[in-house]
Amino acid sequence: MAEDTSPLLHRDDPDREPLTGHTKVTRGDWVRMARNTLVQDGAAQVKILTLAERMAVSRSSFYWYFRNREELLQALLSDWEARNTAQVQAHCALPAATINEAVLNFFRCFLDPERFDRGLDFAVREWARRDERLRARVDAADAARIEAVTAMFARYGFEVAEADARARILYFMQLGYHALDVREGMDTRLSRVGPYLKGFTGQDVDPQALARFARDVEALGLT
Amino acid sequence: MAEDTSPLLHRDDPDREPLTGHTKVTRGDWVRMARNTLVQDGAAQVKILTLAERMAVSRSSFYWYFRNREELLQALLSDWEARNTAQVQAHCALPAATINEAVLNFFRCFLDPERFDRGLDFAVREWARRDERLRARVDAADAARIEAVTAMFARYGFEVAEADARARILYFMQLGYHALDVREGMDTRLSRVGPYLKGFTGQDVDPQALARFARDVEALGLT
DNA sequence: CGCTTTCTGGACACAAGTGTCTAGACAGCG
DNA sequence: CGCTGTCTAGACACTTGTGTCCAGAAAGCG
Repeated sequence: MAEDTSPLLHRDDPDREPLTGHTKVTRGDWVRMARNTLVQDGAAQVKILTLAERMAVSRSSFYWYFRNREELLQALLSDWEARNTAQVQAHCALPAATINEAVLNFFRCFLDPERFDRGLDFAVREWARRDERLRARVDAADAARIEAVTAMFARYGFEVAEADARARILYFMQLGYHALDVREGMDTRLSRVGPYLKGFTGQDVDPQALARFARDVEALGLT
Repeated sequence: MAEDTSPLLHRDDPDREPLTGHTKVTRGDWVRMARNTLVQDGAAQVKILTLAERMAVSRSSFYWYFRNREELLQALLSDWEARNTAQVQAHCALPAATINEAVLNFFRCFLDPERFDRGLDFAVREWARRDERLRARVDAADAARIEAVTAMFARYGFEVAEADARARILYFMQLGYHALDVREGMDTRLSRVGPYLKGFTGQDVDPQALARFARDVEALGLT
C-alpha cells in the first residue's frame, strides 16, 4: 500500500532541492501537469490557461519555458516514448531462463504503472486518431515494441516467422485487454496467467516461476 | 463496391421528400452531422458553431430544434444505443442451425458498418472515460450485449456458467480487435475464422457455413 | 552596491465558442 | 388577401482560450 503519489509540482516535493529565487514552477512541472491533463481529459484539453490556473501561476511563465503550445505537446510525446516504448524494449531484453519467464517479464512491465503507463498510452493513441502526423509516430512505436517482443521469442530458438506471429498475438492481446479497461480482481487475473502462457509460448509453465510472479504482483499492492 | 454514401444532409438526398418552405436543415441533419463530428473529432469537438458552418446555416436554427448543446448530446447517445447495442442483440437472436453459425451471425454484425458502427462505439467509449454519468450508460450497454451473447450460447445447450464465460471471451476479443484498429487484408482475416470458431465454441466448423460466410463478406466489398 | 540573468504578473489584442433576442421570410389556411 | 405557425439570419453580451509586450522582483556576481 506504499503509494507514494509524489507531488506533481517540484515545489511541493520535499525530496527535491528547493526552488531558487523567484521561481515558482519548472519546465518539468508544466510537462507533468500537461501529462496529467492529457491522460485525464485528452490532448485537446491540454490548455495553457487551465494548466496555469491549476499550478497557481500566470501564463507568462509558460512562455518563458516553451515557445508555444506546440512545443509542449512535442515534449509530451518524447516523454511518452521514453516512458512506454523504452520500458517495453528494456523488459523484453531482460535475461530469463526460459521463454515463459521472459513473457512473465513482459507482463511485469504492464502491471506496474511506474513502468508502463497505460492511461498515457491510450491517451496518445486517441490523440493520434485525430492527428495524421502523430499516427506515424504511434505506428513506429508499435513496430519498435513488436520488434522487441519478436527478438525476445527469437532468443529462445523460435524461427523468425513463428516468433513474429507469437509476438503479435502477445502484444495485441495485452493492449486489447487494457483498451477494454477490464476490471477484474487480481486473483482472477493471476489464475489465468498459467493457461495464457501455455497459449502464448506453447510450453508448460514452471510453477516456481509462476509463484515468483504472483509474489511480485503482490508486492506491487494492486487490487 | 456499391458504396452509396447517402448524403449527410436531407436537402442533398434525392430519395427524401424535398424540404418544405423556408426550411434548410432538419433536426436529423443536426444529429447526423453531430455524429459525424463525434466519430471524427471526439465529443468535445461537437460544437454548434462548427456544425452550423459545415451545413451553411446559422446557429439560430440549432436553437429552434434543441434547447441547448446538452440536448443534442443526449440525442446522440440514444442514436448510438439504437444503432449498436440493438444491432448486437438482434444478430444474437437470429435463428441458426448450430452455435458456430450463430457466432458467424455475430461476426456479420461487426463486419458491416451499416449494422455496427465501430467508430461510433469507440467515440462514445472515449467520451465516457471523461464523463462519469456516461460511464454507467456504456456499462449498461456492455452488460446488455454480453447478456444477449450469453443467451445465444445458452440456446445451444451450454450451461449457464460456460455460456457466460464463452460470451465474455467472444465479446471482449471482438471489441479488443477493433480497439487496436488492426489493419489486415480480408483474406488474412477470413483464414483465421475457422480456428477462432473452434476456440470460441469448442466445436468443429461446417465448411459449408464457412463458405457462406466468406461469400457474404465478399458481397460487402470490404478490403 | 549596481548590473545582469532568470522568472513572473498583468495588460492588450484577437479568435472561437455559447446562449439570447428580434426581425423577417416562407408556406398553409380561413 | 391577411394571419399564423415554422424556421432562419444577424446582432449582442459573455466566456475561455492563445500569443505578445513590458514592467518588475529575486538571486548571483563583479
